[in-house]
Amino acid sequence: MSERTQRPVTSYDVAKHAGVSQSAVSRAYTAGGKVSDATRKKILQAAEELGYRPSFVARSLITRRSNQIGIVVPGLVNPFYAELLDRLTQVCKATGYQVLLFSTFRDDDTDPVLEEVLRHRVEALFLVSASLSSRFAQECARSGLPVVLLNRKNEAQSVSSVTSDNVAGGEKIADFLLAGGHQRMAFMAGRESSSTSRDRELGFTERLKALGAGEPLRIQGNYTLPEAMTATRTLLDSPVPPDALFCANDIMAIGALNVVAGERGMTPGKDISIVGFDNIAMAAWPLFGLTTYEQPVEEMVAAAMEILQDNLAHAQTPVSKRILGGRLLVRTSARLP
Amino acid sequence: MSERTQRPVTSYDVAKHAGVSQSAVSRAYTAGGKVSDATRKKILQAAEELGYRPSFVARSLITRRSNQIGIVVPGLVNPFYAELLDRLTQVCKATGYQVLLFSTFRDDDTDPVLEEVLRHRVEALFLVSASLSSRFAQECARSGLPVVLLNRKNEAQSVSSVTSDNVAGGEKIADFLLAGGHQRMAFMAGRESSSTSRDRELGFTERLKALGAGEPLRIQGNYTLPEAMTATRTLLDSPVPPDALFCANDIMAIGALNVVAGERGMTPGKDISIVGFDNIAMAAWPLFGLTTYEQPVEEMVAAAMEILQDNLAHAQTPVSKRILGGRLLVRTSARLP
DNA sequence: CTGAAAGCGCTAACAA
DNA sequence: TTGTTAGCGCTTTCAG
Repeated sequence: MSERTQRPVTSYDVAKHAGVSQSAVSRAYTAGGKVSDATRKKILQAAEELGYRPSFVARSLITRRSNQIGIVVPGLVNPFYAELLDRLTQVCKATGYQVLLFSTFRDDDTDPVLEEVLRHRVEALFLVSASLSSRFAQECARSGLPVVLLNRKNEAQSVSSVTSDNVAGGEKIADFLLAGGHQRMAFMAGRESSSTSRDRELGFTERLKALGAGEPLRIQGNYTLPEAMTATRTLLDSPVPPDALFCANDIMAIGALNVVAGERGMTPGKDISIVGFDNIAMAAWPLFGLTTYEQPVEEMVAAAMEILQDNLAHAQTPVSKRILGGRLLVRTSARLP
Repeated sequence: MSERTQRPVTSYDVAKHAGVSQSAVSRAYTAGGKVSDATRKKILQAAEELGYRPSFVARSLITRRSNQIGIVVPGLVNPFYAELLDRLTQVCKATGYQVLLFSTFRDDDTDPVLEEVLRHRVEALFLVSASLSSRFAQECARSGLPVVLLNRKNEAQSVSSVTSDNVAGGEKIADFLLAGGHQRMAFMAGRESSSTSRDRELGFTERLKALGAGEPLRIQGNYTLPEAMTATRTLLDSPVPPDALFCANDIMAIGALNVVAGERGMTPGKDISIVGFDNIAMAAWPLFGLTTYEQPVEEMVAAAMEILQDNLAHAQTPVSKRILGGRLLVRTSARLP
C-alpha cells in the first residue's frame, strides 16, 4: 500500500468550493432534497469541477441500507446458471440494486461464503442451486436477512424458494417416452445432494412404475458435461443399451448427444431418444434439437424478486415456496409418440 | 420500509456483553490485533451468542478500502464472457476481493454504469469487452482508480488493457485456410465498434492480400449466434457461396456450424470450412469440433490481475497494454492443408 | 494488553 | 430553504 489511498473528494470539499454547507451538498444529491435551484446548480457545478461522487459506503452506514443484493452461484460452467445469473442481474439492476457476486465453485459447504455475505450487509440474498444448512438459514432469519433459494428447495421450513415443477416434469417425460414406445429407459442423475435431480428422478421413475413400465437404468452424470459423456459411453457399451435416456439437466443431455451423434454416429430421435431438463438456449440449436422440459427462467426470477420485495417491505412475511409450471418442449432428439 | 431496518448487533453490543471495551472487540477481529487470548475468547464467545458480524461497510469507511472490485460485462449470452467472468471471480476471490457485478446488456454507452461504480468506491475495475470513453478514462485516472480493459483495447493512452494477439490470430487463420486450398473466403464480422473484431479482420484480410489471395467476402454477424445463423444462410444462398468462413468469434462460428450441418446437412471440414476465434469450451465438443484460435483466458485474467495489483501497490505504475499469444487449435470443422 | 476518544463521509433531525 | 449538530459502526492513535 502506498499513496494509492489518496483521499477522494468529499461533500465538505464541494461545500467549501461552492460556498454552502455540507448538508446542502448532501441534499443536492438526494431525491426529494429541499434545495433551491440556484444552490443546487452551484453545488453540481462545484462537484463537477472537483470530480465529486457521493460515497455509497458512507451513505450505507448512516441509512443502514447497502443497496446491494448478494447472489451466490456455483460457477458458470453450466449455461443454465449463466442464464439465471444474467436474468437476476438484470432484474436487480431494474430494481435499483447492485449485485455482489459470490461463486462457490462447488456445491457443498457454502457456509464460509455466507458468513462473508452477512458482513457485507447485503439487503437480501439469492442462492442459486446452493444448499443452505439449516443452521445458516436460522442465522439469516435472526438477522432479518431475506433469502430466497432459486432452483433448489430446502427442507427447512424457514426459507423461501422458487423452483419449477420438477416432479411433474419428470412425469411428463415418462409419459412422453412411454408413448413413444420406448422399452429400456435410463435416467442420468445430477448431484445426489441436489433436490432438483431427486425430484425429477422421482417423478420419472414413479410414473414409469405407475404405468407398468420397468425400473429404468440409473447412472450418475453429476450435472456436468464431461461426466455425462463418460456415463453415456458406459451406457452405450453395456450389453443391452437403453433406447431412451432422460438426463436430469440439459448440459448432461447435450453431453449425451455429443457422444451419441458426434462420437458414435447414431441419430438421436431414431437410434436412441434423449431428453433433457432446463431448456437452456442451446437446446434449440439445430444440431441439438433437444427435447426438454422448460424451466421458466424469467418467471422464476420474477417470482424470486417478488418474494424478496415482500420480505423487504414487511418484516414478517410468511415463507413462500413457489413452484412454477414448466412445459415439455418436443424437438427432435427423442422419438415422437 | 418497516421494521425490516432492524439494527444489527454492533461491536458495542458485544463489548457490553463481554464486559470489555468496544475497541477490544475490534481488535479481536483484526489480523494482528493485540488482544490476550483470554479476552479474545470472551469476545468471540459473546459475539457468537449475539450473532455478531463486523460490518464491512463501517470498516470500509474508516479504512477507505471497500475490498470490492467492480467487473463490467456485457451480459453473459456469449459463453466467452461467462468463462471470463467465472475466472475473474475466482481470481478476485483468491486475492481476497469481493466482486461487484455490473452488466451493461449492450456495448455502447457504458458511462452511466461507470458513474455508479465510482460511487461504490470499488478499489479497481475490470472492463470486459466494454468500450471506455476517454472522458471516463480520465475520470478514473483522476480519482486514482485502476482500470483494466479485458479483451478490448482502447485508443486512449491512459488505460491498461489485456488482449490476445488478434491480428496474429487472423493471420494464422488466413495461412491455414490458404494452405487448405480454399478459393473463396468469407469473414464474418463482430460488432463494428469492437477492436477485437477489427483486429482479427485486419490480420486475416491483410494476410490474404499479402499472399495474393482475393479479397474475402464480408458479412456482419454482430457477435451473436442468431445473427450469425442468418448471415450464414445468406452466404450459403448466394450465387457463389464461400468455401471457407472465418467468424470473428466462436459463438458465431457455432451458429454457422448449426446452419451448415444442422440445417443444410452439409459436412463442415468437407463441404465448407468454418473457423472461429476464442476457443470456448463447447468448441471442443465432438458435434462441433471447431477449429479456432485460442484466447488464453487464464493467462489473460492472471495478467489483468497482475496489472491491477501493480497499480494498487504503486500509485503511478505506467499503463500497460499486454497482448498475449494464442494458438491455432485445429479440429475438424475446417479442411486440413 | 486495554480503554478512551477522535473521526471516516455521509444523512437526518432540528433550528434558524 | 439553509446551516448546525449528532451520530451510523467501525479503526486507530494515544494514554494508562
